[in-house]
Amino acid sequence: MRKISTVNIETTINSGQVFLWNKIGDKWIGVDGQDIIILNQSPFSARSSSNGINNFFREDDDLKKILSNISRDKIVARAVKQSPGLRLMRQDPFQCYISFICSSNSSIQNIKSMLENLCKKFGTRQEFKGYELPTFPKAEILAKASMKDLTECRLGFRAKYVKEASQAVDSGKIDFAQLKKIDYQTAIDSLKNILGIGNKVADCIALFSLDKMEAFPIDRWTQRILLKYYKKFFDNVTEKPVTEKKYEKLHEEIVKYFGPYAGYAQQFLFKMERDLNEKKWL
DNA sequence: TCATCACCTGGAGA
DNA sequence: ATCTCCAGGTGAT
Repeated sequence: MRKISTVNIETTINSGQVFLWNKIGDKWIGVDGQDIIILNQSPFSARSSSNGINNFFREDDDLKKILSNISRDKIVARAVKQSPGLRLMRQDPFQCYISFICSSNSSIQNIKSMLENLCKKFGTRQEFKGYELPTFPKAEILAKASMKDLTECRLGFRAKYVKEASQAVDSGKIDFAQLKKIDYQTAIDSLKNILGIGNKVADCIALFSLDKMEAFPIDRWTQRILLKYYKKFFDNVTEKPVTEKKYEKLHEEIVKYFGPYAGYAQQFLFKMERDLNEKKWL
């Protein structure tokens, strides 16, 4: 029986889940939907402008059980041991959805810049404990945004995706509350009907905002990890780009191997490999 | 079902 | 200076 470490804020923010966070002094200030959140490591505190910060770090998960469940080999065990304070975050679904639509074929700094631009142009300025910043735009606002305004946010070819995706939410075609209730595969299929959302982006949205812990986003880094440590375990992993069908087959193998909390395993593995390559996030 | 290719943009390296 | 390549993929042939 192992003692579970407390949340490590910096580790968690720098693990590839979120973009709109900045360290100011010894605090982390971030945007989550219509909330501004202030995080302090020591003494630990998490305050939200709307007092709606419930289980932002998934405190309701049985972490002890999950960590023991995913530690099926030395690789994951090492990854967990290396970043015991790493947590999955429960993000605002709409922000998460737009964030990862923007992430396609882009770089961290670029993605962050796009999202900041969206907040500045379409968000609502809010003040909280002496910090003032714009929150994330609401779906109805982005749904009505002009292509000119969206393009000015430097979204590039993603401008159209963001608009259509926002319209889908505004019209109710995409209903996050509903997606949270239904099973993983049905939620993924629904998300993939949206232009700009493929398997990887759908998995990110599902894992980081829809409580789908069997989601296991496979990006370039994950692919490298699988190739490096798990080549023998999975038939469908190659160095070639992951096509849609390959992705689905690979995901099946992955869930069979890592189990229902595969998403947690992905997060620890991802963090381990990023650190190994000295890649920073925010 | 699979292989190619283009794609906005910004930064890094040749 | 200019070019090429790449970055947490996806969509269209």
